Amino acid sequence: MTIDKTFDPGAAEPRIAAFWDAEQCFRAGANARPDAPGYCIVIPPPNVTGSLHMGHALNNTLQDILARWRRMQGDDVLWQPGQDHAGIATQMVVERQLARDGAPSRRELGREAFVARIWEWKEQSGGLIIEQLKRLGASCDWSRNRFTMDEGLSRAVREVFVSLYKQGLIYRDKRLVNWDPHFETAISDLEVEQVEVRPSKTGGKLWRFRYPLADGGSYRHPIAFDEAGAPTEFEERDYLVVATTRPETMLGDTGVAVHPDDPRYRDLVGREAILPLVGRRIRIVADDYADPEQGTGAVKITPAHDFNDFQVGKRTGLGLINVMGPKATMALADNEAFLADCAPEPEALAMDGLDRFEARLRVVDLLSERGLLDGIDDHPHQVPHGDRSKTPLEPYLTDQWFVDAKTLAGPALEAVRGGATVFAPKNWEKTYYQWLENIEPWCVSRQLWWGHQIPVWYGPDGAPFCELDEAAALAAAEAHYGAPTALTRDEDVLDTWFSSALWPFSTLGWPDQTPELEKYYPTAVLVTGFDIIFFWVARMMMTGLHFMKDGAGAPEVPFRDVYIHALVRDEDGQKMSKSLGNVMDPLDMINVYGADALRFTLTSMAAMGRDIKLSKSRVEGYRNFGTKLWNAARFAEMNGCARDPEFDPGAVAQTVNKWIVGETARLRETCDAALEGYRFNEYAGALYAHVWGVYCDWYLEFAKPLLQGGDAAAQAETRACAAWALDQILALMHPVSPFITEELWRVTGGLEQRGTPLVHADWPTLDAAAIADPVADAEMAWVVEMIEAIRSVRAEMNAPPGAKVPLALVGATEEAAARMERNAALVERLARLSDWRLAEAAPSGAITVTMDGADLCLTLADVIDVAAETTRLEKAQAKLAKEIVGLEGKLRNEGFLAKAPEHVVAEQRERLATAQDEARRLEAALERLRQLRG
RNA sequence: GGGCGGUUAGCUCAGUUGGUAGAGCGCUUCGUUUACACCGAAGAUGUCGGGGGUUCGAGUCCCUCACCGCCCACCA
Repeated sequence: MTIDKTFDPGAAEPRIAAFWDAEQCFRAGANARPDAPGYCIVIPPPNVTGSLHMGHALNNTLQDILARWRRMQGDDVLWQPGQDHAGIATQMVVERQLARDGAPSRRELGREAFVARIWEWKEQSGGLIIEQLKRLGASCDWSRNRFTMDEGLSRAVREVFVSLYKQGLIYRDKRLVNWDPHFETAISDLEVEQVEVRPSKTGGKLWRFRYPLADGGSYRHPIAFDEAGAPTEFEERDYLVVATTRPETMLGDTGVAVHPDDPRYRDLVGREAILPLVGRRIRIVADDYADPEQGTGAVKITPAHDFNDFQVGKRTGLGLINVMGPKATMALADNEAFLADCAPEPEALAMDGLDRFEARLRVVDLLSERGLLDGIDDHPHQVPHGDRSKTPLEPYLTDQWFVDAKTLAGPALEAVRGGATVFAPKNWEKTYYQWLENIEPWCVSRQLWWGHQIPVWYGPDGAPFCELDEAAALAAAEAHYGAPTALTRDEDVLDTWFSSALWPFSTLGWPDQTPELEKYYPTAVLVTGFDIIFFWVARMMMTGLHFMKDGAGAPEVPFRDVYIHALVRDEDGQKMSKSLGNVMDPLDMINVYGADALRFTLTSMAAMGRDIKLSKSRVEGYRNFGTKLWNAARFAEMNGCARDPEFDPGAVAQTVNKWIVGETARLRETCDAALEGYRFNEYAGALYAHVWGVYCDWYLEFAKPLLQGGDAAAQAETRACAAWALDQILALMHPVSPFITEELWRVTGGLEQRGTPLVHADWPTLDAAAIADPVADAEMAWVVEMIEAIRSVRAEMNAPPGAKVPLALVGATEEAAARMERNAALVERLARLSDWRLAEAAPSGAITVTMDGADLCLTLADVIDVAAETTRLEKAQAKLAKEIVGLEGKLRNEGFLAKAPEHVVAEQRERLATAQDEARRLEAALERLRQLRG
């Protein structure tokens, strides 16, 4: 006995992982057939700061299944691993670490030293996730691991930036951007998160202010209306009421807008109001943006601090006055724009340097003191927050770099519309279209230090020189200025997603024309969650199509398929997050149940639309499944079922063996079809049903008499067949459960004998149509049905489980008799029969179970319990009668007969005939009971 | 406001050309038959969210309503 009593994943899995690693089993091209097609998957690069979470576990399990499956099929598989430098996240981690250690802060260190510090951190801690992925079993080609900031990828980033710049697809512009005051950087639209703000002291309210009209003017404001909505009463006002959720921005107001058709304010358009506290004269303008239904219908316009106001200002010629600094504190004292043409009150000027939320309260207080606070209403509303900082964002006027996403989006849309890239499930294509069709310029500059510094240098007059390196920039400057000129480099770095967008080709060596690019681009499939379709998938499509060309020079997509999987949540459907404390650590699961169990669980749940609610009991169930397989292998070994290299599944003689060969072939087809269609749950489900429900529950049980019996030929065949069927299972299951299958492969065969580890074994290619035997299949289905019927009635009639009972087959057809004859040994064993015989009539005292081809008459006790047996038969009869009524109704229906496909009608007829026959025999059995009683 | 998804057994969810409702876990009863108690056998539980329609036939297609969720854009 070489198989241990139990499989200990905690010990075995790391050992096997180390074996694969040492043998370099995952190297690109390993196990590839000669001239094999390339099959490439690029990993969604986890953050270097990251550690494996459930989302990674799911994502990488699915990729690993595809990689292992294709590798076993002989494709030249490259699963390209790597990590992302994760600009903000990483900078945050190291800054926090500095603070914790009491070390000099980022600013104290200075840029160079700080970046050096991050690299140091990366070398020490950045490899964690790789080890965790290996623990999960990920079969990445680790020898090709890449990092978004390594030399080659940085070069690709510069190349892309410079060429997009030179094509006019990257440009610098001064405009309002989403500004994160915590990190003091611009962020892209995608990094904005809307957060509901409930009424509190500082927010979630609508404050109404009175802005006095300039030059002592006044107007008639309607205060009562008739049924038709026409004003009936007016009051004379020397002020205009505006409403705002952000009082502090009023300091930067440059106008008030009303709707051109709003009768209330028609007379005010073109006049001026005096901005309280500041004393600035501001124009009252007409603009469609003002919604008469919202607030008071008159809206204060702060072009420098609101995206809509910015547009209104542009349309109506109102100026911009920025009243805040990068930390979102008020910037008033030396603010020329703010101070121009007005005389702010000292209390207003005193707000200089105040945090925006303190300033908000202060403005309200001051206006209230001056009698200009018209009222306050609760007003819960959405406020944009930074997705990383969780801080309310400021629309902020700065110079930033933008990618002309609109232009790049065209080919990206076309590629999916035309089917060059296909989403699975298909419905995500709509999401993709919707976003790309409405895409805005992508703000790619970040005011951070950790990342790819923008390859732009400025001359003394601010002229930009965008080149691949400083030398080229200097040369360009010299040409431009006519003399050598000193340049200063743009301080900003690029959005992390800029380098991620190049991942499918930068990792393959681009901009060099490498053999890898030739072999593996376009990649086969991208596997990812729907949350980064915009962040990542769409952008890879844009850059891939722009920079990569096929042999004919046509744009080439980065991947042929995009498989979008669900998000993993906790048992209650909550998103797992550290702050909620509901994080289920995949490594904990792996340590307790094994990586295979976790992988199998995630795979079997991969179909779920958008969420996977993971629970421990599920993982435990699939761990048990692994144990089941393990024990089956032990059983096989105990019974001398050793692999026979000469075994030919097409040449078996025993019916059970013919049957399991067919079942195995069908399993193989189901697995392939499921994987081809990315129906991972179906793949896992098929394996589970086959291993447990077919191989263990029935085949091994059927095999027992043959394995122990006297027929040497049958015994030898069954031994070889059982071992063969197990090998097929190991191979088919390896992609999802690589560890236990590799281990069983080793202990049941020995690597020397098998010649290759399972990871490189050939994927089964059995053709069910050619090899399955319908006669054997029908016979074994009949045997199963009979055994189940007998077991069921034994339990129902409370026959002692251990007791062996005699069976009489009454009225058996020739076929039924022959089937029973052939399978008597295993039926007797599994149904616990003492003996069996064919009979003309039911033995007295026997109970009757009807089945296709015969009545099964069992003598369960010395004396039959007539009442109980009558009840049982009547119940069966009632059920059958109901079925017959339904079938007869259907077959009487002209429409059904005329329009239903022939095979369906035939099936119904046959079902009816069977039911009627069974009903007759049930009636006969009942009649016998009546005579017995009577 | 625009888009997408969900509503099936106590719980979590499968169910791909429309043709007699499934799995895991849980539950009930029984069980040391020489792989497995991380097991085996038997069993219970569903008006497939409501309503309407198409069809010989609808969990599956169409319309509609209700509730839940997500994404995008916004409401001073």
